[in-house]
Amino acid sequence: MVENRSPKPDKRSAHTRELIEQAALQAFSARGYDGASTRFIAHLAGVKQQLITYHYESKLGLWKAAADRLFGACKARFESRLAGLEGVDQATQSRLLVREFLAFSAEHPELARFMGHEGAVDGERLNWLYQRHTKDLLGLTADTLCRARQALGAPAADPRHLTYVLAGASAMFSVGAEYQLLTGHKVDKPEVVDAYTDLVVSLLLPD
Amino acid sequence: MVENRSPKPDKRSAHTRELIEQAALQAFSARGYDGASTRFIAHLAGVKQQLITYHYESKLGLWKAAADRLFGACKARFESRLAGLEGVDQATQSRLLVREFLAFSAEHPELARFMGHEGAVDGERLNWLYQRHTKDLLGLTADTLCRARQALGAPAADPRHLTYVLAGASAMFSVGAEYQLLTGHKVDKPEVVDAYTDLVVSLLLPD
DNA sequence: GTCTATATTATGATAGAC
DNA sequence: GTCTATCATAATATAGAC
Repeated sequence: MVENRSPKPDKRSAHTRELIEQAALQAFSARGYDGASTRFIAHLAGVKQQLITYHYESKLGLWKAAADRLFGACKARFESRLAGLEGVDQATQSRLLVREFLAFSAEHPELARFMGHEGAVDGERLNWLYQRHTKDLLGLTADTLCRARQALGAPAADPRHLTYVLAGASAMFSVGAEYQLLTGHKVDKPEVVDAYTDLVVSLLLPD
Repeated sequence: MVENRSPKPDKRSAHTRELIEQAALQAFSARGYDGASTRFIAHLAGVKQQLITYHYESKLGLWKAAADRLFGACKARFESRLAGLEGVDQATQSRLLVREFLAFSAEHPELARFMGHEGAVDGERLNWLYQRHTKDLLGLTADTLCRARQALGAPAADPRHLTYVLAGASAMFSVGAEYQLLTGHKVDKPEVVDAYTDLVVSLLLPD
C-alpha cells in the first residue's frame, strides 16, 4: 500500500487519466470506436477496465476526453506557431502554418485516423466532433489556404476542396505501416517528413 | 420451401455471396475490421450470421473476399479505361487515369476507408493486402504520376509521395458525412466530383 | 445451402470491499 | 482512487436438422 500512495490524490488521478487518454487515442485511432474495447485500452494504460467507467462514466465519455486532448493539442500548436509570426507576410505565414500542420500530423498520426474514422458515418459522434472541433479546424485551414493562394496569385479554387487535399495529404503519416512496406522507410523520419512537406507546400502554395 | 428454391443451387449461392460481400464492404470500411461484427454484416445482407461461416469459414475469410472484390473492381476499371486510350499521348493518358481513379473513389468510398484502416497497423491483414493488391496499385499510380510529370515538365518529386497526395485526396469521398456538414452538399454530386477532380489534376499534373 | 440451437469467449457497465 | 467480483449482452464459431 505504501508504494501505491501518491503525494496527492489529485495528482495520482490526473496521471491515471493521462495514461488512459493516451492509450485511448492510440486504440481509437488504430481500430475505430467500436473496435477499440475499453479492456484493451485499460490494458495499454496498465490499469483495470473498471477505472475507465469510474473516470469517464462510459466508453463514449472516454472517447470525448481523448478527442478533446487530441484537438486541444492541435489547436495549441497552431496558436503557438501563429504567435511567433506577427508581422510576417500573409503568404509566408500560411506556408509556415501548413508546414506546422504537417509536422503535427507526422507527430500525431492519430489525428487523420480519428477524422477518417468518424467522418465516414453520420451519427452522434460525428456531430459532436464537428461542432466542437472539426468545424473550426477545417474553417481555419480553408481560410488560410485561400488567402495564401490569393496572395501568391495561384488559380482560385474551392477553399474546402483545398482543405481536403491538405487533410488527405496529411493522412500519409497515419498509414505508416503501409508506407514502410512500400518504401522501406519509416514515415516519421525527418527526411521523409521534410521532403513530403516541401512537396505538399509546393503543390498547394506554389511560387 | 417452394419460394426458397432457386433454378440453380450455384446461382443462389453466388447471389448470397454477393449480398454478403457487399454488406461486408460497407461494414468493414465504415467501422473497421474489429468494429464490424459478422452479425451486423449478416443483418445488412439479410441472412443469418452462420451463413458467413459456411461460405467463408471465418470472419477473416470474408474480409479477404470483400477486399478481393473491391480491389478487383478497381483494377478492372483501370484496365478498361486504359484499353480505350491506345495511341493517346502519355500526359493526356495519365490525366485521364487520375480522373478515372477519382471517379472510382467517388463511387466506391470504401476503397480509401479500407486502406486507411488497414494501413495504420502492421499485421497479418496489412501484409496480405499489400502483397495481393496495394503493392501493384500504389506502384502503378506512382509510375503513372511520375511519367506524366516528366512529360509535362513539372518539377521532379518522389513518386510515392505524389501517390500519397493523390490517395489522400481521394479520401475526401470517404468522409462524405463530414463533407456534408461542412458544405451542405453531398460529396458524390457530379458537380462536386468534377470540380474536385479538376482541382486535384491541376495540382498534381499542371499544364 | 440455409436454418436453429448452442458452446465459448469478450464486451460495457455495476456493486461493493479496501 | 483503485481493486475484485459479477451481470447481461454480444461476439465468433460449431453441431446438426431440414
